[in-house]
Amino acid sequence: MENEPIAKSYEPKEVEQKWYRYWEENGLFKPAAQSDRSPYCIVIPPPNVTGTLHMGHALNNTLQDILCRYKKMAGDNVLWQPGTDHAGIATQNVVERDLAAQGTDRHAVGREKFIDLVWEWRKKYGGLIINQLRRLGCCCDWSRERFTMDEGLSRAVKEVFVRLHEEGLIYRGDYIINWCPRCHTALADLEVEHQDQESHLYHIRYLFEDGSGYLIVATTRPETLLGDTAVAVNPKDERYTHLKDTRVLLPVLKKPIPIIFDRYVDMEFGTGALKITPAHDPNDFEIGNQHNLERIKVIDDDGVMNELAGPYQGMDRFECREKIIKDLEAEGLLEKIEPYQNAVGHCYRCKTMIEPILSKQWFVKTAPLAEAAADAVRSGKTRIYPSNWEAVYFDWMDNIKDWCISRQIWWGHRIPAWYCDTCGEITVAKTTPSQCGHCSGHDLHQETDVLDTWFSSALWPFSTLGWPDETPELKTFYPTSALITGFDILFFWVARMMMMGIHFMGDVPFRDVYIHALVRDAEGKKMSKSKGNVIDPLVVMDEFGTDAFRFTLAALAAQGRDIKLSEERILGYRHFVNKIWNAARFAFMNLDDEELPGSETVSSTLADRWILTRIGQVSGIVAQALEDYQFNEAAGLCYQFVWHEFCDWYLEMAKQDLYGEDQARKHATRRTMREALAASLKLLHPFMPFVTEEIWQRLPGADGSIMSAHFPNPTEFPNDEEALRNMALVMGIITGIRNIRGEMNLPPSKNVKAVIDTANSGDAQRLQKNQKHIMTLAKAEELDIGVGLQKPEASATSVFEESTIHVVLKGLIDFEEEKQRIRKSMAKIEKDLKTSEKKLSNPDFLDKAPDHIVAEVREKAETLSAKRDKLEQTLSVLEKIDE
RNA sequence: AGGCACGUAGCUCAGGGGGAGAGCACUACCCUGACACGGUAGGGGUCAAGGGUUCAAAUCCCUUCGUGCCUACCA
Repeated sequence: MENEPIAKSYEPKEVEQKWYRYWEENGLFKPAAQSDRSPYCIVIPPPNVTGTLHMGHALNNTLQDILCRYKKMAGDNVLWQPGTDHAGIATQNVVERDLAAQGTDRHAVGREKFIDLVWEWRKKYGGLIINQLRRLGCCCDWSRERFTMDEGLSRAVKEVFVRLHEEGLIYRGDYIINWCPRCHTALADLEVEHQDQESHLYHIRYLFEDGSGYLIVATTRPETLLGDTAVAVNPKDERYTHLKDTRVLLPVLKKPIPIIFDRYVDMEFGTGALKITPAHDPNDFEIGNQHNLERIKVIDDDGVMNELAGPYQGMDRFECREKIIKDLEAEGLLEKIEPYQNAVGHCYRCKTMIEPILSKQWFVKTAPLAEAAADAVRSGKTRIYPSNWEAVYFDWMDNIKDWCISRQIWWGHRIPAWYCDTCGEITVAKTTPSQCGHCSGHDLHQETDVLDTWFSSALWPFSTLGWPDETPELKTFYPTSALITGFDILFFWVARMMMMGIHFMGDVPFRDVYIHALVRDAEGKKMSKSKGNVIDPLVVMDEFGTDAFRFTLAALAAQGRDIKLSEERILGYRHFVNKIWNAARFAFMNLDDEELPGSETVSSTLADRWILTRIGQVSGIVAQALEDYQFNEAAGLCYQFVWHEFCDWYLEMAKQDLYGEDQARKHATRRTMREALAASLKLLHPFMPFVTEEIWQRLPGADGSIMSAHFPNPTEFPNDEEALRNMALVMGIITGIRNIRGEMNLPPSKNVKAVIDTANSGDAQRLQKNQKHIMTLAKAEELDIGVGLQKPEASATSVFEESTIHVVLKGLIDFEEEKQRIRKSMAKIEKDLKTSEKKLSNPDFLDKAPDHIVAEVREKAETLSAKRDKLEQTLSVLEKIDE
């Protein structure tokens, strides 16, 4: 053999870097500019620039890479569009932390300088996650990498903002929003995480103004009473009807406030009396509007009580709560305190408790956009897989509320709106206006707020392709083919892309949405830094190799179920990578460069015809599974085929021909082996890009990268039903002999003599043709095959279909043990036979079950009873010997 | 409070109306000239419980129990 021997086990480290560079340098990740192949496009869910690769990314991007590589091999013109998003709050937080460490803050630095610092930071660290995606093997077209703060994407943002504003779908106004006192910004409803917590329900007495007594109000937030402007009761509540037109005195501040009647109040809850704080509670805000109540803000942007909080001014909101309870108690106004459990909102970025605060913000009117987005899924223009997520999507779309898009931070797209100091009106424009659009005044200043990061992410599927310009990419690849993402951003991102895509492009942003599972630890817990149960994908790749890691993720990615990842599992698939490596190693030891496919025609062996037929079948199923996003099915089938069919059976049989003297057959076997190996590599390539490329490049006659090879297609392989049947027979006989060997504890070193008594001469011939294979694989030194052969003395018996297998065990056999073995086997058969016979004796079954089922059961019963009879005969022979 | 999943071998999970499956772990025998990260064979399950539909239920329906997750402004 000319080939240098390759290493005994696969070493991923050098290999991975080498081939990634090769692919990138050879432009294999780029789509063709002009192509008549069908376009296939995935836009990456842009990771945060602040991020580092975690398990969620690893799974998400592995699945995308599998699809892109598969589609590329299947002949599509593939674009995987990569990039990152600017993660407004998160990134600002990171840079602010740096400043704090230097003893300064962004206000001291100033807005412009601060933004420069953020850009600097992003230049330095922003590429981290991108390189980690490379490490994972992702075939993104990096020449097209985008960033949501890029000039082009910023232009798209402005265009969208201005147009939505013109259409009346963006407005500005005073509403209760979620305020994070630590991040100092408004948040969208979605960005608030509700956590159940143990708290208290305080029952507080509000004295009647006329001194005639009091009414009790229950609240979880006593500190907000300072901003109360009414107490509301249900108009149907008879306990309170007499209180019409009376007023109560606000505790502490002793300010009179009205009692109002509103159906919103639940009579069953607490005392049926609800304090109304329009400036600090969304429901109270609504009620306040209906009753024209004053809105009194008592908490400032830092979560500290302000000047309207009277004696509590300057106290933190939690401190104030303690103090006010003490004061109420001292005044005899505290009726009681009950333990109570409620859900309180926290900032999704910093986990600080959210303060609902009245504030002037910018909003997107979502209802009209949402309707179209929901319809697109209802009509099947976009399909969501697995489909049970559709209900979740509809539920959200149907109950959507307006989206607060302004953020009081500096890092982000500054809202393109200018205020006129002369007339106070707002001018919205794509470029800085020279004069006010209303009074033509020149004293304009721009809005200081920036837009929510998700506002720019919502445009991702078309902004990355060049919109608002009409680029060729946009024309070719929009709508994109598939979006692969986790359910955690179904609302944040997917829903908003749907709304914006349909509105601005007139078509959905993607045909398919595939929602994958969450990666959890081996106990099924969510991985989190604070729990300390994170598995770092980079460490895993170092330890087990990227291919093993990717294959594990794919094999575990069953639809609708979370992935519990453990290192043992990954180790198992590393063994698989090694198995492939060694199969290739074996092949290379038996191949040389001169043998190119199709160079000669020789009648092929059963094993050859069988393996090629199986490849055809398997590749069809794998392709279909990938089309259906059944990653686990595809991976599982590849695993079982390569290991248990190609390696366990084909290569073992091939050895006899490769080591034999028949040159023609040797040659034919080499050719088939090469072809089967090449096809296996191609099947595996989407899952395991590195090891397959490494082997491919050493494969005699392989041309170029495996990335450009075409995925095996069933039509290119024989569909030889006869080979499948015959192979099943040969395998069954071999397994039967091995079975006896195993159960009788015969070491492989002991050769045996076997007799196969077949039911017909056809089977006998088929087996005789493969006699050498059977002898070698079953370790039999003598093998008689024929019809009506007698059971030899001192032999063990088993039955495969219509053939009876006797293994001569002269001097080795323990009759008692053999009888046990046969009885056990018969018991199993009896059990199966009983269920079959029961069915067949049921007239309803014969009457109502489909014909092919009845025929199947009948045939099975016959086979089973024949099998039982043969074993029974054997048993009686053994029992005679015993006597 | 609503909604959605899920309870199948010791573990992790496929399957989804017609004979209970895989991987890992386990047991026995083997370093056979690709691979001990390997080979061959084997043990192991009332498919959570109860009821219903059906000729036929692990699979469809209902109830119960258990476990997750998501949504929500009941103070």
